[in-house]
Amino acid sequence: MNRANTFWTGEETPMGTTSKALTLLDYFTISRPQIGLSDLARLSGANKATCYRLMSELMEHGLVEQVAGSKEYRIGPAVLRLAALREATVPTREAALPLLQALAVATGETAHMSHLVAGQLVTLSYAYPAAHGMRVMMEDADRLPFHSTSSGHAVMGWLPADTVAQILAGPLPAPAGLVQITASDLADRIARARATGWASTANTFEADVSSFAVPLFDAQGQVQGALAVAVAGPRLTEAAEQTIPRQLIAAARAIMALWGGQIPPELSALWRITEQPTEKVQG
Amino acid sequence: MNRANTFWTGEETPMGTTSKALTLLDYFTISRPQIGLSDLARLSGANKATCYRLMSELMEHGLVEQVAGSKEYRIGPAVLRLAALREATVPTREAALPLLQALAVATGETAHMSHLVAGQLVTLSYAYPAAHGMRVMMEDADRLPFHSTSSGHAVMGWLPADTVAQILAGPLPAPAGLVQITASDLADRIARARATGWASTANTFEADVSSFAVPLFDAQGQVQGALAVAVAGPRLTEAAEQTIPRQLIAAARAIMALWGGQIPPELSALWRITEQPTEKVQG
DNA sequence: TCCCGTTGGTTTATTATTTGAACCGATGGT
DNA sequence: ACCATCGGTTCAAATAATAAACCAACGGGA
Repeated sequence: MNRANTFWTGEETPMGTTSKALTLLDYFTISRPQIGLSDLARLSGANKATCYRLMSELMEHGLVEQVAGSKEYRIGPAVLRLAALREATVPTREAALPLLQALAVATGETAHMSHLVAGQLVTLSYAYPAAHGMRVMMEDADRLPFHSTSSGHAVMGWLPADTVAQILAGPLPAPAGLVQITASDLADRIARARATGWASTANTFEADVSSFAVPLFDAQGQVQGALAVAVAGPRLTEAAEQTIPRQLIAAARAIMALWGGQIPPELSALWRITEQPTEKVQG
Repeated sequence: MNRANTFWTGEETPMGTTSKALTLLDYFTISRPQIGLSDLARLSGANKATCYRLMSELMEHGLVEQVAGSKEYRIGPAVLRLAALREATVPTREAALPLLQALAVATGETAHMSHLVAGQLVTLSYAYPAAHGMRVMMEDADRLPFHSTSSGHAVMGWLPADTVAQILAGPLPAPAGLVQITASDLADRIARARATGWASTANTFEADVSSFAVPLFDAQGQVQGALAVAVAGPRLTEAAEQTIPRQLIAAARAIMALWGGQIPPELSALWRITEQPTEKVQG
C-alpha cells in the first residue's frame, strides 16, 4: 500500500481534486501574473500531467486562459462575471469605496480595506488622499501577511483563538531590513489590538511606513477584514497618532452600517471610549 | 460494467471533477444569486452528497460562501481577488469603460460590451447616456443568448463554423411576445453580420428595443466579444439607423487599439467602406 | 401535538477517475 | 549538432469520487 498523496501540501488529510485545481490559482499574484505549465508544476509540487489536466479544466470554464504566444497561463475572463455577480449580491467593495476615499482625504494618507478570504488577508480596495504628492502605494489583489501588518493584528485580535493559532503556526517570514517581529511580540500585539480596539505598526511591512488598522465585521459579528491607514514615515506626527485611530473607527462604523455589520459589544464599548469628539467621516 | 456518468450533462465525454464543481457556479445568476443545497442538486442533476462535497471545496477557497441564516450558498469573496488580478493583468474592462461611456453619450443610447467566456456571451460593462430619462437597462454579469441579440449575431459572424454549429445545436428558446427567430432566419442574420461588419435586431430580446452590434477581437484576431448599442424603440429614427453602426465601428476601433486587438483584414475592409466621414468617438 | 415533507449534512461499499513516470516532438540557446 | 527545456500525451496502478440510504432538525398544516 502506498502513502497517501502528501506530496501536495504535506498535510495528511487528502485533498479533493477540486481543491487542488483551485490551489493552482493561488500561485498567480500581482507580481507573477503569468505562469507556464512546467513552472506551475514546480511551484505547486504537482505532477506536470496533473497540472496540465487541472489547468485545462479551469481553462474550459474561463477561470484561466493561455496567452497566445508563450502558452503561459493567466487568470481568465470568467472571474469578471463572478466578481460582478458577487458585487451584485454582496456589494462590499463598491459600497465602501466612497467612505474609503473620504477616509483617505480626512487623514491625508493612503487608506485601504482588506478582506479575509480563505484564511488570507487580501487588499481589495484602496484610496489615495490626492492625485499627487508622496504617498504609500497599494496594489489590489495583494495578500497581506498577518504577522507584520496592523491589519493582520487587528483582524487576529478578533479571530477565534484556534484560527489564530493556525495562522501563527505558519512561518514568520523575515522581512529584510525591517523591524523583525518575534512570536511573543506578536502575541502581545494581538492582545493589545483586542484590548484597545485598534492596531498599529511601524516599519514592519514596508520601510518608513507606519500603519493603523481596525477590524471590520459582517452581519454575524464575524471578523471580515480590516480598514487601515498607511502613513508615510516623515508625516507621522504625534497629532496624527492621536487622530487617525479615531478617524478609522468612525469610518469603520460607517462602512459596517452599510453592510449591516455587527460590532461585538466588547469592541463597541472600547470604540465608544476612544472615539472622543471628532467630526464624523462623511461619505 | 456501468455506463459512464452521463447523468450530468448527457454528454458521453466524461467530465472532470473540477469541471463539475465549476459547473455548479454557473447556476448562480443575477436573478438567482443564492441557492440552497437541495435546490442546487436538483438544478444540476448531481447527487446531493456530491454537490455538498463540491460546494464545500469551493467554499474552502472562498469561491462560494454560505449565508449565515439560511445556509444557502452564494458567490464568495475570493472572486474579487481574482477579478482584481485579472484586471491588473489584462485591463479589458477598465480600459474600455471611458470609450463605452463616450459611445453612450454620442449615440444617446445605452452602450454595452459583452465578452465571450467559456462559450457564453456575458455582459461585463455598460454605460448610459445620461443620469435620467428613458433608456434600455442593463445588468452586469448577465448572459446574453446568441440567437436573439445583435451581439450574438455579430460574434457568431466571426466565430469558427464548427463553434457556431455547436451553439446553434442548442435549443432556440422561445421568448414570449417577441419576434421569433427561426433557424434559417438566424443563419441568414449571421451571414449578414459577417457580410456587412455589423448586426442589428429589433424586438428579439426585449420588447421595444432595437440593438446594433459589432464584434471585438483580441490580439490574435480571435473574436472576444461584442460592442453594442441598445436603442429604446420610440427613438429609433432612420438617422439613428444610419449613424449608430458608424459610431459603433469607430468605438470598436478605439477599444481594440487599447487592447492591441487585431481586426481581421476582411472586416477591416468592410469597416473602411462603411465608416464614412463621421466624427471619431473620443475617449 | 402529531404528522409529514423538507432542509443541510453524513455514511458506505462500489466504481470510475486521478495520478505519475516515461515518453514525444518542437523550440531555442550554445 | 547538441542539450535542456518547453507544452503536451500515454497507460497501468492507485486513488478519490460517487450514489443511495440514512440522520437529526426544522416548519408548517391539521
